[in-house]
Amino acid sequence: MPTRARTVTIKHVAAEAGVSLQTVSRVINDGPNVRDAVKERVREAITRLGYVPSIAARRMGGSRSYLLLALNDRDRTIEGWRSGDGTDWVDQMLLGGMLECAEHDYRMIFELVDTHSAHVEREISSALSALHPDGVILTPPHGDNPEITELLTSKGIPFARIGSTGEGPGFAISMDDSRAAAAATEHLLGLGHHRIGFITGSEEYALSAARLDGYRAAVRAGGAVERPDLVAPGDFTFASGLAATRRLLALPEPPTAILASSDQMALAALEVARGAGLDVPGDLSIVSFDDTPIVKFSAPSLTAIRQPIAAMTARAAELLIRATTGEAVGDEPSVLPFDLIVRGSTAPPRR
Amino acid sequence: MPTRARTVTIKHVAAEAGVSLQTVSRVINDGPNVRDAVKERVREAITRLGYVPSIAARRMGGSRSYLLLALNDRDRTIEGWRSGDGTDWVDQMLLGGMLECAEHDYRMIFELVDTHSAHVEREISSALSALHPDGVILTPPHGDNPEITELLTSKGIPFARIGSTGEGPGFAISMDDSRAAAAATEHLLGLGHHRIGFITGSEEYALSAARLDGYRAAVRAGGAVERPDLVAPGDFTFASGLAATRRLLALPEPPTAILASSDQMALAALEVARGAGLDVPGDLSIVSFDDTPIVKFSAPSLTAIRQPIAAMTARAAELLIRATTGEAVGDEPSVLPFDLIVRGSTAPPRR
DNA sequence: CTGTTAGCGCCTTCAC
DNA sequence: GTGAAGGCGCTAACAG
Repeated sequence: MPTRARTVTIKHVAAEAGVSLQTVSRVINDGPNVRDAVKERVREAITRLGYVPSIAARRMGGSRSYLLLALNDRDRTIEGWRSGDGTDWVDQMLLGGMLECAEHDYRMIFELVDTHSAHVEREISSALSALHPDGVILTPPHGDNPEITELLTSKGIPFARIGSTGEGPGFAISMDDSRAAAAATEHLLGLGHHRIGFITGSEEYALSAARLDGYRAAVRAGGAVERPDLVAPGDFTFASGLAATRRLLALPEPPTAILASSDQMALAALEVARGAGLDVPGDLSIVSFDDTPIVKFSAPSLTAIRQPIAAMTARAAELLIRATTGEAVGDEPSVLPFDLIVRGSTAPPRR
Repeated sequence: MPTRARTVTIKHVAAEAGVSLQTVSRVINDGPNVRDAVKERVREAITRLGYVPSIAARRMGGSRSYLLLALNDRDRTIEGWRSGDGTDWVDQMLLGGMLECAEHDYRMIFELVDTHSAHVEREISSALSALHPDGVILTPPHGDNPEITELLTSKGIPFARIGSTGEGPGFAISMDDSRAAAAATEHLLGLGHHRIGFITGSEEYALSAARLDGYRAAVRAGGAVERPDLVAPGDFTFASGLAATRRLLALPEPPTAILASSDQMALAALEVARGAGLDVPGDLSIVSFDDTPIVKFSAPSLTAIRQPIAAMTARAAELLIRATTGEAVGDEPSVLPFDLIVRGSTAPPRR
């Protein structure tokens, strides 16, 4: 009968290195007060035995949990997955978050929470009680939900708000949505457009207002037409994009370019334009506010603002881990750079 | 000064319900030997206090960890995320796996592992030691890597192999790749094609062989042309798809239809065809073997086999959880249904 | 610098 | 049916 493959614990390492259990603990936690020689001996024992501390036991010991919890909006996320519309928000989050966590020997656990639900608080409390994460990453619109931020604050759990710029507690991490919208608008102005339509995002997202502001500022600065009816309300969805675009194109003097606050709405604009017999970009230029995979594959492919989702999530993870480690971390908002990717959907207006 | 928001533990619940700590444990674990009245009382206390057991403490107590570990291929996954080519494998996995886990009060932790690396074993051992998951979900090609399956087996950790059909240990969960390839081929035969090209997947994946078999069987059964040069090697990548397609189209008697083992290769086939001045589907029909978002947005959109990734992952999670619970679970391979989605890239051949 | 002593929150085993 | 010990692997606090 083969030897039972028992788990290697700190005790085994201690015995192997001929030191106390506590010394081993000090070594793996980079604690002070261990002679280099001993440290070395312990390290060798660790390698030899292939010892890896149990995350659960570590937590129990009263230290960190080495876990970060990332919270996304349930409905929107599941809807995105179900529809298979190619949004890669989650992938980019994982890319940035997981890799950063891995660097620090942390794990990121991804979870879905319904912002609107009456029991947001209960849902999140449960997750916190069960997991005891060292930090929480909030993505839009959670970062702007006071129920959530207050809960976290009261529990004393560090958190980061992605896509959220408000002052408040927690690390605010965003790209400059206002500047991005302005940059997109300037791109259109530079091409010679004067009537530029704008489709807003859901009001629930703070960044929607920021984008609108940026658009307005650029329009004004560029001396283009400022008219309220050039701004049509949307909520990021394809359907809302259809409605908004129809509305814009039905104006007596319709815009020659449209800036949409999401990829789905931009795609919708493209569809409406096509249905109306308009050539894109000849008759109508379109700019998308997400550079998700699909906008590269539409015909024409869309000029788009690219959000640094991976970078924002990585930053969030980094800040949270540093905060937990006790490192001094400034709480100035992090504003990460965006990209304007010019593709085939924008060109000078015909008239 | 506000009351310090201490964590609610099983002790508090016990006190609140006026029972022993142990009785509470019995209730939350559906243990036997608790009077309904008491059980009720405890449940109420739990609700009132908002108690949720700590996953870490549970593990330490010697029971389950309520964690499932999902292992993906590192390079391929990161490459997919970086390129933003719209593959939604990971999303579909999360959709199926996380939701199923949530049902059972489990968590799925997603991790990347390099199959080729010399230290696969070490990497995985570390993750296991740190997390102590109750089960592991292996995605291609990990499920076919004996180093990994043997390690898991020797450690006695239940695991599921997605996209893997081999006998071996662990739950085999797959779609019928062979049947799917046959179905796609039959679809083309039905349209009147006689020379059907096939681009294989990487040999490292067991399913690549299965697909080839299905194609061959259907070609033979359909009385179509069986020729070795109608089969071109690929490795799932766009680049390999370009090469394979050029090779097929350069044949003296080129195929009138191509079945590609991945979306990227199908897209590559489309590009080569276009570059060669061929009309798709007029001159060349193309079928993709992944129904990722982008193949819906190509022009024309691609007819494709849709893998039930979410369903497979959900099944994996379910089986693993049941196995841990001690429920009897058969170990017959699970074969889940696929779909053939007919779109604009397939039509009868012109000649 | 290093070892010893208490727990962390829960579950298992054994009494009652 | 229920409760009382004991310990899981680790770390914090305190000795030496």
